[in-house]
Amino acid sequence: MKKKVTLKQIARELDVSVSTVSRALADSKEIGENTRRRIQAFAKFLNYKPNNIALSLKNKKTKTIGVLIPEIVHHFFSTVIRGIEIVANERGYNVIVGLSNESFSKEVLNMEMLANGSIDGFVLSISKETLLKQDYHHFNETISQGIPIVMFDRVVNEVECDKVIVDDFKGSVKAVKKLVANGCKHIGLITTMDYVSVGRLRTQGYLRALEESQVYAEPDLILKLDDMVSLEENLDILENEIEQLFKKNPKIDGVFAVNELYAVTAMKVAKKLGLAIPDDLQVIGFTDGVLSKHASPSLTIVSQHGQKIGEKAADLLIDRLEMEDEDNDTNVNENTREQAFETYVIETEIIERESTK
Amino acid sequence: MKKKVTLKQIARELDVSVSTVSRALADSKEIGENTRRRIQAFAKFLNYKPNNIALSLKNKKTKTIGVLIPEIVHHFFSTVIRGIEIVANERGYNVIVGLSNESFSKEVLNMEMLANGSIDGFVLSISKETLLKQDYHHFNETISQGIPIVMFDRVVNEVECDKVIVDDFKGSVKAVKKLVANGCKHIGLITTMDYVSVGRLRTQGYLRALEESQVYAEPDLILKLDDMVSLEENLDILENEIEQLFKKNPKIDGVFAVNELYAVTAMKVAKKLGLAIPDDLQVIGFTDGVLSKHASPSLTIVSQHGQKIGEKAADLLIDRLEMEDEDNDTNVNENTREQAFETYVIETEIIERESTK
DNA sequence: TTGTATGCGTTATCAA
DNA sequence: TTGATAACGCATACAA
Repeated sequence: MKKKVTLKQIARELDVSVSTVSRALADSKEIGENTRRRIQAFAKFLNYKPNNIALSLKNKKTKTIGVLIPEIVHHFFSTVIRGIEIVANERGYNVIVGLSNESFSKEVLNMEMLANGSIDGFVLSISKETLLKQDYHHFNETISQGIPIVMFDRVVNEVECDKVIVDDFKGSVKAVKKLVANGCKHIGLITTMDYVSVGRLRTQGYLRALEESQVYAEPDLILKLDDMVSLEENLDILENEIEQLFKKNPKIDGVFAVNELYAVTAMKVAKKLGLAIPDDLQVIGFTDGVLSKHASPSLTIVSQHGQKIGEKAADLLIDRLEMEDEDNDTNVNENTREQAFETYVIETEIIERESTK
Repeated sequence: MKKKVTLKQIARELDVSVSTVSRALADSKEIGENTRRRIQAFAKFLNYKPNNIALSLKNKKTKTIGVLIPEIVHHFFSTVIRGIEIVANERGYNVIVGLSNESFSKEVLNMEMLANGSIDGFVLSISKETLLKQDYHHFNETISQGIPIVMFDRVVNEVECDKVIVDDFKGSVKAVKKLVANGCKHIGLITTMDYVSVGRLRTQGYLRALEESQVYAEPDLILKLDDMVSLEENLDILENEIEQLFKKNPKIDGVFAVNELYAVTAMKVAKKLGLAIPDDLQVIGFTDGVLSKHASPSLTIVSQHGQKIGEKAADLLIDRLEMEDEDNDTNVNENTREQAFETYVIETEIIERESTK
């Protein structure tokens, strides 16, 4: 087993000092042409690579960003990670992933664990339990320790940091208006409880679109579902709820669903009830997932561009990290140094498939 | 901005030495009752947490495992990561994720990057390009540097390390025998090119099942697809290929597909051609994904239990890492110390849904 | 019971 | 042009 080679070993074998080796490898021209080349050649021969951990300790930066998400087996989140990874890699950073599993305590634990030197900054999306408790102290503490955070998708006003969101409101308005334009008169909404911000915003978009289209918003057409129904074992409950919605509202001719599962399930139930899609019922879902592409009929969606979200979030974080570096270099005044926080909105886009006319 | 507190600061403020603080916080009973409590109280008050990087440098271990996968926007791989994460977290490890994007050079780069001190060991699945080139030097170099690797799913004999695989062969045999038992006489196979080991093994399983069932294996019933067809923009090519398969073999009454996309697409094409599922055609796919649950009819599958794979892989890796520790402690003889490498097989399971009788 | 010195691998400062 | 030394934050062998 060849142990990892260090500067010290190279120095010993070449009978020079460690600092000489260090400088030679950094191509410092303080070092004589010959020694420099001799050292570089030998280092290359031994396949020397500097130890990241030692560098991190010395530089007080890890070149690693921590990503904290509620769930990884989820098309949207994995797409975001992919975006983060791409940008991080390009810019010389690694990505360390933590899962909160929608739990407040796991989120806190994970943050604390990573905040102790393992990462330079976070990109995260808040867990549902945290949103429900409205306890954001861990975020603010992390920030006040000098570790920047970029939040995406599930964000919150109580924390001051950069944010990347999709245009939930406008996207929903667009979707619902499209249904109206396509001739729908009685448009149902299948959404989540309000504490999930994206659910709330998408609901508001639905209402606004109806208002602006001067279509009366029938309260009966709104189905607010508890999160439980998304669990696989509760699929029949979900189907049942949606079936009730359809049966109570026989005139329903359009559905806007705030996520993929709701949308696809709605299509399934509709077909079971003998409704033809898109002739009797048109459906649009807010999602980016795989189900919509392969459903039959394939689902028209409001695409949230997860990868772009990830890319933008990573860029914002790294920009801030590297800005701090410059500040330290140039000794900028503490007070003028704060850069305003940005909330970046990723535009949604309607991708038309077969579930609309 | 409260800077992170270090032992040194605590020592200074309490007018003791750094080592005293270090020992007091480690609850060493060399330290007097009073000082110990005083230091612990103060540290708690300042919310002291040891710096991971410094610990890593000192202990020469990072408590971090590197996960290298070809693709993250993929149900199987994200499920595996979830399994790894759960076990890693339980056992006090972090997870750092690298994506090869099926590219050889990205795989090599990522490994080198992480191997320079950032991680204690790898859990990985080989990229397609690497499999095609059959160049495994980076794995063997990493191992010979003393960094253990656990491979999962896409593994290779040329590298000696722990492995976790699903029982591709047996699972396929089971699936095809089920089709035979259900009365299928002409069973098609939709598979990948042979260089992807799982595709090859599943193909072998198909052939074996037919042989053992004394059903003649008709070469025309086997459709080997290039990987390109899995790309979204090539969906129509995929459909077309499958349609040809069906048209050339009108007697086909069963299909075994080695992945979810092939299976779901086969059902779609079959329905288009007017075949009733499962009455005219029964379909089984090798997968764990979401499409199969929500397809209509829902797809009967051979489940590969991604999460279990991840859990087992992480356990194997951490076991080996911690075994090395013990060896170092007890100064075991270098030669006796090697522990045999294990190849752990995760049993597959058929989950019956609506696409079979 | 506590403190001093050393080292993990690196770079930067200061001397020579 | 090169080398010795200190420092990053921590743990520990050795002194006191």
